Amino acid sequence: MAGSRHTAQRQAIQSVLENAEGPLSRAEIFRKAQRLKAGLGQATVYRTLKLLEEQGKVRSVWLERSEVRYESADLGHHHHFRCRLCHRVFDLQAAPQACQLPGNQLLAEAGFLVESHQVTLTGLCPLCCSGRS
Amino acid sequence: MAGSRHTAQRQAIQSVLENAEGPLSRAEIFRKAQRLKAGLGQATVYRTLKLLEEQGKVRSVWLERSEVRYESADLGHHHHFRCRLCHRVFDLQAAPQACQLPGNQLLAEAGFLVESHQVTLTGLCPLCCSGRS
DNA sequence: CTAAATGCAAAATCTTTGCAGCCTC
DNA sequence: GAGGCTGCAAAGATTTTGCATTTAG
Repeated sequence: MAGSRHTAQRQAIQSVLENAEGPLSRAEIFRKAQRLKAGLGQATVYRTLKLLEEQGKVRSVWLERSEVRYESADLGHHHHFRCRLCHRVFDLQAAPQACQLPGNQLLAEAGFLVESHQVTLTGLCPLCCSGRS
Repeated sequence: MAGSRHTAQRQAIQSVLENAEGPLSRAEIFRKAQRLKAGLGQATVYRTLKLLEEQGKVRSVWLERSEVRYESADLGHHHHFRCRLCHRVFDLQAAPQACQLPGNQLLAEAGFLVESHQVTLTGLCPLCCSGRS
């Protein structure tokens, strides 16, 4: 990783991710970051997200059909809840020791080395659950 | 669901999914289904997968950056393990009662209705784990 | 027969890349 | 200054769509 310069564009994108309520799509990141840095180009968003992901500063998660979302790696481990109706995505704070997923023991015996995991719940959020249309 | 005719193309695609070892990418489905039905077109695969998913006969899962994979819904609930090196995807059979994910109780109290969930483990499969480079 | 389903190819999207100028370090 | 970064626009991929034709029911 020869150089990694500090530019206004990267600053804007990182800032957007750090202040997000949940993982954001590329389009959302582009829109929000453009408000922080006028003239920001799409290509820069693609390039920067790829870079940040390689540097481990950003994680990508896959919550719905062909849509990648990104989140700051600073957030620590957590799971996601996605509302089937309004499509909003919520971060769920999980107690670290709560992540003893079933089967880990068996997997280890079978020779698998589990390094990380991703859990996504789907259903209805409080708003959609009560105020149903 | 007005009509849903039984055609050789759909039969081929469903057959491929039912006999899969793990979730398949669109390209894999296309390739395999073409062997069962010569002349099958890409567009038909797109249209059929979308239809089957809406009918609940097929599920889609998101295991890596911008790649959707599909699996037959007949397989029942299970989780996935994806190898970081060889990228193979394994189905993990989970005991139903083992899927009491932590936090469900809290979520219910907060007004969330959890309908389904997806768990993906990542790491090294037995082969990549032993024969490490 | 009738209308759903298909294949083809064009259209619409989405993502990556080449390049000249700009801006950190 | 030198080389990484950026925006732009062109090039590449990927996915969807229009339409004439085929085919299940």
